[in-house]
Amino acid sequence: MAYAGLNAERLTRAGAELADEVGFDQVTVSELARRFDVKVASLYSHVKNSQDLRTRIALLALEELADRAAEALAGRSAKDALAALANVYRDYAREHPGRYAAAQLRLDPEAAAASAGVRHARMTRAILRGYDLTEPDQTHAVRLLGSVFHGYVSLEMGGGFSHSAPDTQETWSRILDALDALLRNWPER
Amino acid sequence: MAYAGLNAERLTRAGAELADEVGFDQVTVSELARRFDVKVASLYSHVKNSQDLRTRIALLALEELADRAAEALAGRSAKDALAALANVYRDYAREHPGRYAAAQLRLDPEAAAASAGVRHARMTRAILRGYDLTEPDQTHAVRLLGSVFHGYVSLEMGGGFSHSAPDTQETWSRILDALDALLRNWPER
DNA sequence: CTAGTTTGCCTAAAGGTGTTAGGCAACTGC
DNA sequence: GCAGTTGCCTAACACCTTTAGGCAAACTAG
Repeated sequence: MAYAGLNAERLTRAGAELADEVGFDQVTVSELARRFDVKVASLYSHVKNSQDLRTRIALLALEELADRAAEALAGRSAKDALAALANVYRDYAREHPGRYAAAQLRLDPEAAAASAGVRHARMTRAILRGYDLTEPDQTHAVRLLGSVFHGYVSLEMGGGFSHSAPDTQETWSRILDALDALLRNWPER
Repeated sequence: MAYAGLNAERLTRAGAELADEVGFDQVTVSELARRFDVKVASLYSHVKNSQDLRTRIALLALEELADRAAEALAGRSAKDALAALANVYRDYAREHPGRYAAAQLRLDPEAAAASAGVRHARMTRAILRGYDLTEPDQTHAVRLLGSVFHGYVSLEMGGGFSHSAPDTQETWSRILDALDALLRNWPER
């Protein structure tokens, strides 16, 4: 068979698309090979193994997400920034469910430290500059925001809110209001 | 081989233990057969297929979790109840990570409606009786609590908070304080 | 108590995924 | 043009899933 022009980056991108189509845990080296019209073993020159492929997809998703977040945060502060960041996560998860799932992959510490995960943490912290929080409350608040964003998005995507009445969009916006109010009025110990 | 005394319930329980040991997505019919010292095909008389087994484990986890929650909520209200329910989720996830992951499995609508998931929703709503919220804010608040609990627990288990300074226990308790404050002072539209 | 039925686990087999080892042909640099 | 490298291939093995059909133990009825 002729040269298919495989390389780690193309495989990762195709893997990300595959994840969005069939779900991250259905991403398989075999299916990827099929899409490139290439034998399975050929992929192993470019990617260490299945786990390596998944990790690359996860890192890609984290990067994309961080890029979107950085752009959304530019020029905004306080509640404006809070809503912008929150919407980046939610919209990304809706547009790219497989990639979003990938971004949740547990990375080993070194990989995590080198990933865009640290940018995410920094950006969340940056939002809090618009509120009057000092350490360690700032860290507590960062963790709260991360929990709410991730928790809400993952429950909404999982259909957890689908059978009940009020619009999820309405809930989302009320939750952002509530978080804003909470951060402006953070309870002291 | 002699009778091993297999049935769906024993398989489900063993599957749940296996999940806690090796992770929910590593739960395999083959490994389960090995543990019962039985051939793989034998399991298929008791369980429809691998997906069916996973679903049963998920339902078991949801039940266990709901039972714990019900017990924890008895006789408590307001912040006391809030913290009790939150701790049930967190503790369960720590004691039974595989089961907790299983509880997150996406169920088809009929299965979900018949599951203990509805008890969870009711209990979360019950907590809000201790606060002064009317519909639709009550539903928004239910969703917020679900998001925070699930989001925090899943980030903490995934190691998302492990490389930073303040104790996660401290953060957890401050987040519960913050949620209590927020519910007591829910922002009107 | 025995004959028929059911139950419970088995063997066999086929298909899919993951992974490694080794081969051959096309491209690259000198 | 030749040597080395690159890029994809075939072959083979291990493991998981699932279905089909068999056999013997255990139950049930008369």
